Amino acid sequence: MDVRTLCLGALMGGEATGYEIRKMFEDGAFSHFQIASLGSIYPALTKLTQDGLVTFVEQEQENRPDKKIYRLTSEGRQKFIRTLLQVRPAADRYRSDILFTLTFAEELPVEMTDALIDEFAARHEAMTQMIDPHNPDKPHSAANPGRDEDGNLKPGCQFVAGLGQAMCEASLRFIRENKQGLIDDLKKFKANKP
Amino acid sequence: MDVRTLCLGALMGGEATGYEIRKMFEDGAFSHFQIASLGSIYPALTKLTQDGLVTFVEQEQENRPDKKIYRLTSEGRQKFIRTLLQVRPAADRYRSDILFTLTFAEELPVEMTDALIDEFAARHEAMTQMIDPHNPDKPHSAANPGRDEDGNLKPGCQFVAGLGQAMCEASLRFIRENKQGLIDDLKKFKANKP
DNA sequence: TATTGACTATATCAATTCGATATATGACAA
DNA sequence: TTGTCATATATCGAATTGATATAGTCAATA
Repeated sequence: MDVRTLCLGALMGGEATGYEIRKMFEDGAFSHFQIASLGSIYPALTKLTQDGLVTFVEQEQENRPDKKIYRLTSEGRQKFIRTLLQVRPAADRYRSDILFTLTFAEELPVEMTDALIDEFAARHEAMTQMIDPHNPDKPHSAANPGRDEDGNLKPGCQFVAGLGQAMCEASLRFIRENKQGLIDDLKKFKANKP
Repeated sequence: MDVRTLCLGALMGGEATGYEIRKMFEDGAFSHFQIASLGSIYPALTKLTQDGLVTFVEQEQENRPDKKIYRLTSEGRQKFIRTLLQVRPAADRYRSDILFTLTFAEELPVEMTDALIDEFAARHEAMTQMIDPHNPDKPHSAANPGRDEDGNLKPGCQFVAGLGQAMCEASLRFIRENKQGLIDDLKKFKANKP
């Protein structure tokens, strides 16, 4: 799924700027299962505008650069839905430098392994907070769409959020239950092989 | 973490061809938390050879193209460990077209949502099989390193495999417990909004 | 029996995407 | 005062993907 399609999806929740779309993938609604950087979002929006799938209005701001507020056209909306129906979704891919590094724990100081696991846990802790739709910290902003007129989370979004939380919680639980065992094993390993 | 570093890591488990390295990321030991394609692996190995971090011997094969069997040099090994110690691991990133699509479940036929969830489950089911170090199906090949001389899985690898399995199992459990609820919600939603 | 697809194996390349940087301004903290 | 963070758009080199080419074996299937 290319960035153009992701941008169309981001605009399904209403109008947004390029900067806000990036936030959806960085901090917001889509952040735990999709990625897109500014360097790909801006060119994608330009292309989508040329193709008539989105339009924008320029809004002046006091002492700030102008905003371009993008909105789906009806063709854009149709195109997006058609893409979802037609395109075979690519395989999921998870990428973790921390887990890759931990694979070589025997070669590293035990303190580093300890710190890496703590960092992994901290990041996943933060992610559960971010995913949680009931989190009051989370501003009801353009970066968090997926709600209907009454402010209720749509069923699809709720399911995906729940799934994300379940996975985060499982990894945190696994760490609670297995971290110390690994550290002990590594210490034994290092004692045997100086 | 760039592909060159990933290739060095892949060769920490012993010698391998470019094709076998790809398998480690596609099917094998690293497949559930790192990605690298052939189009990046071959150039990376060429560069690493130029820099003296790996060497290779060419092996003729009957009725097949020659193999290039790569092996870490001692500089390569040192460089890899030093990189692990120095480089700040990038943030984890998970990318799932299926979950992105499910976010828009209201716009899709209920049967499609149903099928997407089943596909997600099937893929994660397959992944738990693949991760499982005790899986007897898994050939004890170059694509599955991470074992010591006695064939025991190294503690770091075991921890990472366990974590991967815990996450897969959690997502499968969530689907078992919540799929029907989502389908029912969607049917209600569609009945109200024709 | 022919052909289709899958597996082993290396290699290249266009298209896509990332990550860093530039520009501009305000706010807030050290 | 200096630094850094947030808003906002934009560009660009470098890295990476994904498709394709080449070439032979093997198994299944129509």
